[in-house]
Amino acid sequence: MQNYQDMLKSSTLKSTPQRLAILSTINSKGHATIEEIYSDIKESFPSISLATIYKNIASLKDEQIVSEVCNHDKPKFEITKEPHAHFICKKCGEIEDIDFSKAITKEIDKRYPNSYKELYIYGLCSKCSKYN
Amino acid sequence: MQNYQDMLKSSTLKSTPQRLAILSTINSKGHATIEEIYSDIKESFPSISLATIYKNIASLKDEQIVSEVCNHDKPKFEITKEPHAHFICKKCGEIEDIDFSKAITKEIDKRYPNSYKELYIYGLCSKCSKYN
DNA sequence: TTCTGTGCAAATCTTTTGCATGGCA
DNA sequence: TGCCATGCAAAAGATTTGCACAGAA
Repeated sequence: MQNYQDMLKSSTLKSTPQRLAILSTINSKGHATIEEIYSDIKESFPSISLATIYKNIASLKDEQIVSEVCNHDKPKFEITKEPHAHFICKKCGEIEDIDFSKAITKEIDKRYPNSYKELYIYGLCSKCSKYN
Repeated sequence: MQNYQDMLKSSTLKSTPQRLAILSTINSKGHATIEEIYSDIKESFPSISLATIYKNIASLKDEQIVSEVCNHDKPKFEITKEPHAHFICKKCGEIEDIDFSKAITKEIDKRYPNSYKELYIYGLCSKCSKYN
């Protein structure tokens, strides 16, 4: 895996401290909302503007460097990786990446070739199910 | 299948002309955004307010009479039915209901019992793929 | 110098809330 | 009468836009 600087350079986007900060925040959280990214970066980078986050998330999505995860709530963003499924906790909203099983992937590809798939599984995460 | 009036009566919600109109609009479109529901109903019901649509969609969701379909864009709503997957056209945004295969359902239930699943498949719908 | 990216402020859109009114049990 | 639902208007929140400035190629 290349580093973020290289990923940006091989896209149409320039590498800037703000963009690197956005990517590293998303990476360290796994999945983050705009607001989370903003407040996280603001600590080490007080002058950053919310508009910069919005603009950059839009361009990073265009370049497919980050992807949006749809969770019926605030959209969250992740670094684009191999297609995978998401387990979303319906209590706390935490998102975990899980693997598509081969069976599922094959099944879908057979019926819908050339399609992009997203699978969401909603349940209680291990933390939340402890208190239930 | 019972009619909407009965569905409402067996919930905590009263049956009102506005609610019936919302349900029948969603039903006839299959999947509709707030804006689509609003402008559709406004024709036959000019005095209806957007706030009424928002409030009712929220309560109808609480009662699980309608469900939200996550499509990375404007949320769309459908009448709640058996769990099923969605095919979303990445060009025009149209949503089609498709069946979960038994294989997929079983596979997921084995690994994630008591979970609710959503499967989205993104591709080009038949209309859009004609012009591609 | 030129171009892209940034940050601020304003503008726009979307959604929610408060409140007075209306209608039904 | 007592509720709940509606519609309006205002408020709040989220996102986008315009513009001037800064920094890197």
